[in-house]
Amino acid sequence: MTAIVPKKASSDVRTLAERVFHQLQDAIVRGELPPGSKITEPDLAKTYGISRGPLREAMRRLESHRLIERVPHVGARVVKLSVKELIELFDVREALESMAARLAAEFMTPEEIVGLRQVLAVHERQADLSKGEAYYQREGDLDFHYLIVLGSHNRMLMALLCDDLYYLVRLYRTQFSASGSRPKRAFVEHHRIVDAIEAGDAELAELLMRRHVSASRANVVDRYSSILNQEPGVPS
Amino acid sequence: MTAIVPKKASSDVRTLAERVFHQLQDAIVRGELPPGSKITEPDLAKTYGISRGPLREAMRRLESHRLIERVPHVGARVVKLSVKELIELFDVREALESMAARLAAEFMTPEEIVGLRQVLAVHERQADLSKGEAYYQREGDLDFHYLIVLGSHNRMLMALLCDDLYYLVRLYRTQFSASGSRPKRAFVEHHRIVDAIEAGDAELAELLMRRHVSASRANVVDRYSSILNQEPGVPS
DNA sequence: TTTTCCATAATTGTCGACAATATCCATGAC
DNA sequence: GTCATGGATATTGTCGACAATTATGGAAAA
Repeated sequence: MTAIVPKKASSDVRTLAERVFHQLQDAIVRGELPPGSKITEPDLAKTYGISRGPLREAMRRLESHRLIERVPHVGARVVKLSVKELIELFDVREALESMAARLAAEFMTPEEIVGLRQVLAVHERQADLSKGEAYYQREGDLDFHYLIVLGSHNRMLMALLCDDLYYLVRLYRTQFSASGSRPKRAFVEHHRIVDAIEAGDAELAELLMRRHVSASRANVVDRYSSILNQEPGVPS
Repeated sequence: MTAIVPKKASSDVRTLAERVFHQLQDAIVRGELPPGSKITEPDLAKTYGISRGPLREAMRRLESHRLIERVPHVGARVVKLSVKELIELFDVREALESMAARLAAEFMTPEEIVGLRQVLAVHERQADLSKGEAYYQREGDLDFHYLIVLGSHNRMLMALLCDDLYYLVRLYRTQFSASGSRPKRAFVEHHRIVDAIEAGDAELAELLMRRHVSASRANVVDRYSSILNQEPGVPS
């Protein structure tokens, strides 16, 4: 785990339910719990050494974060992203992140912008060092987007993007084993976005971020368009 | 409750936790549980005649929908929107709803567009009949936005807007006792948006929706800007 | 052989009790 | 009079057991 952006340490969790929530969240995003696999409460409770009470609370949270899907009286399974849902995710990201970039251009402090530049530097250095080692690249990519969202100073945006959508993005990357693609273009785009933010040009920052996410989306689309018609909607 | 758009009937709930969740959701949005009031589990459990187990699950869901705020080992209280959070809410709405309008212009079916026109007609008739009776007006306003989100055919957008943000909007209207303002302008804007959607002009629909939400936001800002500096952020 | 039905088993939903933590109030020191 | 300290009280967190619902497997009928 690249720790450029401080992820919430698992030590400051005050309750069992919270701890097990983060553990399960990690396990799902890292692919240890395979997508589509069934989650049975007694099993997990034994695995983590807790009772079903806190476990159920953790599962409720996972459900509201869209990492598992539950059916009353039936059970829960790890979410399995379809290409259609993937496109939906990118559309929502495009809307929210372009807004974040706009607000970041307005409200980001000089110190925060310095932090952004540092992330970009690390990002680039890693790209030079380990060509093809796409994992860190991708994590670095998320760090970049993460910092911009923080720079928006909008807590609701932070919650939506950092707590929910970015975990889905990570999950997508493991499920589709999507190693970093189009890295060079992304580098350039990242720099341009920071330039706009530093110049306080909100409209430009918004536009560039929008294009940036849209390009990723297009990249995904023509990569998986062949398997777009795999699973139908829920039968009536 | 104006039932133009079918709200999920409270009958098809399969579990106690789910039913009590919807009951509490309603109670909070309608202002029966005052903002900032403490929620104690034993009290509520007695009130609704259930045990603390399902009640806690309902509260977890309320928390993830941002209707209550919980602190471990301390308790939960009904969310109390500050003006700052209100502005945040409008910024997020602007981002998501403009995207919804864009997608609606692309994917909305003719039948769905007919439904939109009908809502506008009802909307206008009510405005003629009961001038000043702003409540129905406002509900009609939400119905309008609701249908456009459905027309986006993006389930993630639907979940975010219809299940989360729109309840916060309702809550804001009761908390700030915000009766309908600038109704005439809103009418015109609504019609223009539907025109753009019907014409399949995605860019225009997006732009108009963006302006529409932004205008509401501006309206709110200069209405409550005087009390903007009321509560500080969380103390370290 | 295939289908239907029922009994069994497993899983989820709910409950009440106990343990851990925080809040509150009275008491005492400065 | 004000502030710190300690114990009593209340609330939250956790647990194990029971009830309700669903999935499973085999037996009987077509």
